[in-house]
Amino acid sequence: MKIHQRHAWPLTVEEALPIQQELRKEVITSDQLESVQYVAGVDMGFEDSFSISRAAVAVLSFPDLELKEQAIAKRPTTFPYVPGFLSFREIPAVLDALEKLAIAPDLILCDGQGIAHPRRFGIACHLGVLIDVPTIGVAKSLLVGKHEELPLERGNWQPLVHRHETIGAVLRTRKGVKPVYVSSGHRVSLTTAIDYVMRCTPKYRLPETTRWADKLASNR
DNA sequence: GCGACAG
DNA sequence: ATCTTGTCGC
Repeated sequence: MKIHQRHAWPLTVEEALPIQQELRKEVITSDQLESVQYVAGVDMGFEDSFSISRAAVAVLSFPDLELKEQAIAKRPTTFPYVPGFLSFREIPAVLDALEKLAIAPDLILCDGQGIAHPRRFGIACHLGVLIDVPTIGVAKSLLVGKHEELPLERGNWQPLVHRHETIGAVLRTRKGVKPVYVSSGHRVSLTTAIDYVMRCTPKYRLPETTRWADKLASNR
């Protein structure tokens, strides 16, 4: 798929903050997505003690979730890991991988937060806004917010609240297993996001999309 | 001022 | 995120 460069990649948090503040205004948290035929998962891996970033993308058909295409891209890591600025570290390589795809996905599930972020602009939002594709954030751990305990049965969820605002959902994708943190990335509402995450997660804790991307990102 | 802190 | 197999428990 064709990717258009929106901004140069900053090297420091001081340079990244104003970019984040500008782009966050473009995030859409209501449903603006077409019928989904292809869902993609994105994940990262690193080499040489983090000096090389490796992004992997897996495109699956929806709703049958069969692998249709995959792509990998490597590039030097140029931004440090700073909580709240993950996208500036990971997205450059992700865009390289997406550019290699012949199939343009209708929806992307990201490994990390969407608006469940201190400034409401997690990696799923940043990626979605940059390429104008619907995205959902599916994180394995909490960045900000708090929530009530939730029942152990699969499918249960509780709102994730931060500063009196619902920013996402804590979702049980497997009975008795640690939940995942779901939030809108771009052009997807929270309830729709929860629905897609459930439909992409029929068997394990994480969506099939991210599990495939995970496998590609590590299998060198 | 003191912790907490996606991957 | 990365270094890493088998093992314990439902």
